[in-house]
Amino acid sequence: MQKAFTATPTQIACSSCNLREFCLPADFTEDEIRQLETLASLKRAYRRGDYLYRSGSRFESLYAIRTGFFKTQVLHEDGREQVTGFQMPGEIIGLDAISTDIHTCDAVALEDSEICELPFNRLEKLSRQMPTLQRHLHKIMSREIVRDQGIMLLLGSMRAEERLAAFLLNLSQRFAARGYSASSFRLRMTRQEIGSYLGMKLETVSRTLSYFQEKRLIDVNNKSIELLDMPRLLALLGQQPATPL
Amino acid sequence: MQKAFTATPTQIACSSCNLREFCLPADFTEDEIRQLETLASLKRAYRRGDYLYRSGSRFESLYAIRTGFFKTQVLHEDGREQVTGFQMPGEIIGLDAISTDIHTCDAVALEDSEICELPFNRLEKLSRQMPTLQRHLHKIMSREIVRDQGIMLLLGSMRAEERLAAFLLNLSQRFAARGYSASSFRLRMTRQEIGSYLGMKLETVSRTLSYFQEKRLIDVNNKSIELLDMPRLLALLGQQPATPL
DNA sequence: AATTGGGTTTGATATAGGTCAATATCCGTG
DNA sequence: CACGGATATTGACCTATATCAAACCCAATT
Repeated sequence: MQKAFTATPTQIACSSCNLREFCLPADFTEDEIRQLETLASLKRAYRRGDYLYRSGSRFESLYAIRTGFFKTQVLHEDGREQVTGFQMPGEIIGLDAISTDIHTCDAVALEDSEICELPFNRLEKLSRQMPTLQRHLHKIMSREIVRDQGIMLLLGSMRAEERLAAFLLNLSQRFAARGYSASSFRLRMTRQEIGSYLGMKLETVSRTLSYFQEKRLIDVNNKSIELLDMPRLLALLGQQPATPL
Repeated sequence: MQKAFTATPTQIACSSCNLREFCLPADFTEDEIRQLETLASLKRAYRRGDYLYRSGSRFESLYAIRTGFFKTQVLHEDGREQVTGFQMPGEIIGLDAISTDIHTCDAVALEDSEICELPFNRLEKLSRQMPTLQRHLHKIMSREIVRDQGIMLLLGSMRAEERLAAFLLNLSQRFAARGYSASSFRLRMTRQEIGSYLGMKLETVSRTLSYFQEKRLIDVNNKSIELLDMPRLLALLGQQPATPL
């Protein structure tokens, strides 16, 4: 269970959030970046376990993750919580809420993290004058749709082994996209959280990881993972289209 | 298996697509609607089994469904096909492709249908001058995200019975929103397609429907369904939040 | 260094749902 | 109207994963 309160994050006046480096494609001009950075006025620090936002709270902003790791989750009324995603640096979080103005899930820091707040109404306004931004916003949203549908496919038609292989390869790819090692990384989440995300029990996650290890596909030691044989991991999925999970 | 070709749809000059009635919230002015209808210049008719678009094809437009029923599906390389959604009149289809410019799934008519084509780049352009439209577009996309995440929750944590109950109630709700009966409707899809969507085998769908019938929760006769006891169906889900599937 | 508690691994057993197979029913077509 | 292929139902059996339980590991704290 997570802490029951949301800490007030440290707010830091943010002269430059360095958005280009983290979240923007190359086709923005310097001037456009500058305008965006004026808008993205807040940089905030969160501690492990802090809530970035909560289900039911009013939607105000999107958040660009600068450092750290988050998970999003929904709480079912019976108390079970289900993870709907993991977010890493360079990714945008908060898209769930635009249609309703109310967040539909919690976002929780899995480790100490820094984010950059992007007030959505200002983003909307700016994007009217800036087609590049408009396009980018649409892409981000559509990408989230594709990601979610990728998980639907995963959950709907794959077995535990395949799901976990897909998950590891997806993490690998996202780490690589951020300049980290593709083959060796630390899991920030528990077996429980992985299982919740992939629709299986933590024991099954653990067993399957052990099985992968035994088969020399990966080397796993608690939270640290090394992918030893990506081709065979990929083969496990039957060459699924590489959907971004 | 579906037909292997995409029929050329009948194109009809469309003076009024009657968008308000089908897809727009009340806060559009008459003038705004007029502008939108100019843009939505094409009305097209599709026959059962026709493809509206295909995975891999270039993304050009969103489509507002006027009449009929569609499914979206992805084909896995091994030939299996998995349904990712069902779309009914008044709903928008084609959102999967904005981020990539390439469709990520097929859209197939489950019965003879009419759609209204909305060229996306014109939509983007218009939405820069029309904040109402911009907002609406964002809402539509975000709603799709919420829908997909609803299915993730379904697939990740619910059993066959619960999934099917959720599915039936969701259809019911969407029919009701369109002015049709909430308690009595025709399924346009096969057991196979339902199963594919809900991540279970057609036999399980059939068995579960029979079980619901036996328990007097529904009356089912092939494709026609009557919901006899919505409260108990709802109870089956343990009062899940009513996510739009 | 010892203690403690959350996280993880591993084993034994139970079960939901998958698989295979046999009818049965529906619907379009000649 | 009869035929044939697609769709649906039902049954018997099997397997992947859930469940329950015990031990183990490790990191933080005293």
